Amino acid sequence: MEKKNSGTVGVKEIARLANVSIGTVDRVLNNRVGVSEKTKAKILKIIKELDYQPNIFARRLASKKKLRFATLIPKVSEETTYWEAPLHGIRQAANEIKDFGVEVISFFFDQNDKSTFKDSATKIIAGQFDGVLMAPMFEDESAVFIKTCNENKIPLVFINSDMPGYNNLCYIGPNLYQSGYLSAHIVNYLSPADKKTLIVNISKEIDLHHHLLRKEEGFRNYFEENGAINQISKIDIQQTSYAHIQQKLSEQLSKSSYDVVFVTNSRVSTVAKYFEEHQIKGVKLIGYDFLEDNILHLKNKTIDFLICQKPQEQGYRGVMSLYDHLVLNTPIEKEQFMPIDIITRENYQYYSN
Amino acid sequence: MEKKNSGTVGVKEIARLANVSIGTVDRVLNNRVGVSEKTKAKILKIIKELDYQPNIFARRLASKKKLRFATLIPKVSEETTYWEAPLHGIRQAANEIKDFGVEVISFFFDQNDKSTFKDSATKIIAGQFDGVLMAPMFEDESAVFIKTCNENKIPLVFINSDMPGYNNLCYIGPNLYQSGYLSAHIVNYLSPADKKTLIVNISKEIDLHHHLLRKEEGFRNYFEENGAINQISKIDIQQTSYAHIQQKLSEQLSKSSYDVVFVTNSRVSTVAKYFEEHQIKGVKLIGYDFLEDNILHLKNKTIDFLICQKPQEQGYRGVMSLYDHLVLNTPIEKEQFMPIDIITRENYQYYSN
DNA sequence: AAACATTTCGTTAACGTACACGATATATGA
DNA sequence: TCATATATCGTGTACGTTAACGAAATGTTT
Repeated sequence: MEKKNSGTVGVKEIARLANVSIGTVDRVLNNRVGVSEKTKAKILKIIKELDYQPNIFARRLASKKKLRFATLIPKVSEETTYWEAPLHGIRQAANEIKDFGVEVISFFFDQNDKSTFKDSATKIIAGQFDGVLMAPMFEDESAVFIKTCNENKIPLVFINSDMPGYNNLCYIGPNLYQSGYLSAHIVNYLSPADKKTLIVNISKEIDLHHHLLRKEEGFRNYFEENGAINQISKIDIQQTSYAHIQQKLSEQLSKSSYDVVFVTNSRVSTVAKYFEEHQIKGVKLIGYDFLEDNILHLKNKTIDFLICQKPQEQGYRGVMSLYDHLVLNTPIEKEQFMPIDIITRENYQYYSN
Repeated sequence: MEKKNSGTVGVKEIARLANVSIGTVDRVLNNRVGVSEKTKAKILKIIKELDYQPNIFARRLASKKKLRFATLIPKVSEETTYWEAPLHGIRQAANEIKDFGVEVISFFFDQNDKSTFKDSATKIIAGQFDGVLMAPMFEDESAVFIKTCNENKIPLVFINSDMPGYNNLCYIGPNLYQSGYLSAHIVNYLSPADKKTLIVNISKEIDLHHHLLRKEEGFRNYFEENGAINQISKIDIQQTSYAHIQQKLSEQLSKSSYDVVFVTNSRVSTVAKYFEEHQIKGVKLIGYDFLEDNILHLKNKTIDFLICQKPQEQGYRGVMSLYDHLVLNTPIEKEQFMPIDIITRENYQYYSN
């Protein structure tokens, strides 16, 4: 009858209904100490009944609480600019939530130097952060770091590559197997019907190599499952210098000629460079990632397709997941697979990372 | 000396520096009447010097001002469920900004009945809204509506299809020409090298037909510009019933056989249905939009590729643009082209509209 | 110059929450 | 029993902005 709450219910209304002061209501809301179990239950009941939603504006205005997130990803190197995009996404998210009292600090490591990973990890532990986003590239080192975070009850999100079996808040990144599978499908559409395909893995660190194998697996399985006739060769290149890649490719291509070359990561631009310098034409080239170098060769028509998985959004959603979890208390999806985008020279200009 | 402002500057600090009260500062901030030009200039100068950013939380807490947006898009019909997605995006945005005091009300019209468009438009004008999002499908009727909005200084955003030459806040949607061009590129990759292609336009209203022609133009121009040999036929179907489409397709396919069929809109599922019922195999089929029916045929392997342009995001970004403009005062990009996404049976499960 | 209208400006109470502080009530110890 | 510690709770102020209200200054009309 006398329900005259003018649209919004607040602590005041709750306090009135529970015959307590707003201070007490505030205590149970922020589950602080100093309130008896009995009244706590009573207030909780009313809160649930009213479906009370705290006013985030009033909360932010009155609160001086601050959260601090750390991010740990590879630094952008001369070898690849891939990690610019996730960093950009991280910064974008950081900018959006800085008014809500959270500060994001970025740490980096060298993909070719595990010790730099450990150094940054140590700094993060010492820094007493409230949440961490990381790219778990080195298995052993990451495992140690994850364990420490778990002990300190620091929520962790993984981006770009997963580490199944560990206790993390969520994973945001590609489904590697499926992206290889898709690549195979595209290859399958390319003429001629009976193709000779070369898979090229270029990666120095053995830990990273691991991910490439998942893509290769998806790639091969497509042809098996679809009974398509196809001859697949493969070459592993464990030195990332152009000279070395050049030599390896020359060796391989002297043995046989191919209709399609599938490079399992963003290093595809190096292969494209080789093709151009050696005047190799008519070979379809497929690779990964929306990088400036790659796009250049896409325009050149040396590269035919690029697969991309929204690296920027990975960074963005990664810190947003921490925010949603820690501030908004919303449930987080454990595995967030990125779309598998196909980039050609007709649609790259509209692509958003 | 007594500068004790802890980090943030607010109206209080501005008022102190300008030797006025916070009330006066508030007046110039919200450019209300009742303040002399002289003091207004003085305050404005200080605001600029301090690079004052109002606290959005305090603002929202104290303000009871409300904004109202109207959206005007086709209703979802039995013919096509395409417009579910934009509506979903609109609702998502509405939900995100409702705490910021903006209410979004959706109006609809029937794509096959211009009078319903006029009815809804009239209601919107009568409703005194602060911003409008619309899909300007009917040229003449839209022009009238746009004119009225302009006179009332109501910002307008267009989604899904543009009306160049009119005064709108922004356009959010596909670049139709380019998406046709991309489709042609995909077709060009499909074996055999010398293909016979059929373009299928299915649309009742002549106004809508217009958009399909842009895609067709892009499609044709690809082959011209790239000097690829290709025989392109075309068929216009102006009745959307299955019986009629079936008849038209049968006529066309009896005259000649084709390697590739390109349907210029989401009606591609109807053609797929025809293919299945008539046991037509080996014809590559390309069409538009991530609709349940289409995906079904994609899985069936009847449809080979779908082009999609993030309809949900169009709705989302549409109302967000109004919000950014009206509330945050941020500059808005006039033309926001959506990415041109390629959907296959390998990546559809990860697609986000 | 009185009376009134208008412009310009200051004061103050909200908005809903956080949190320090102080006030009770209850439990514990001697 | 009294005193002291502890658990429980209420009060008040602050956060930065909005907007209603009214005061003061200025302008206008007789």
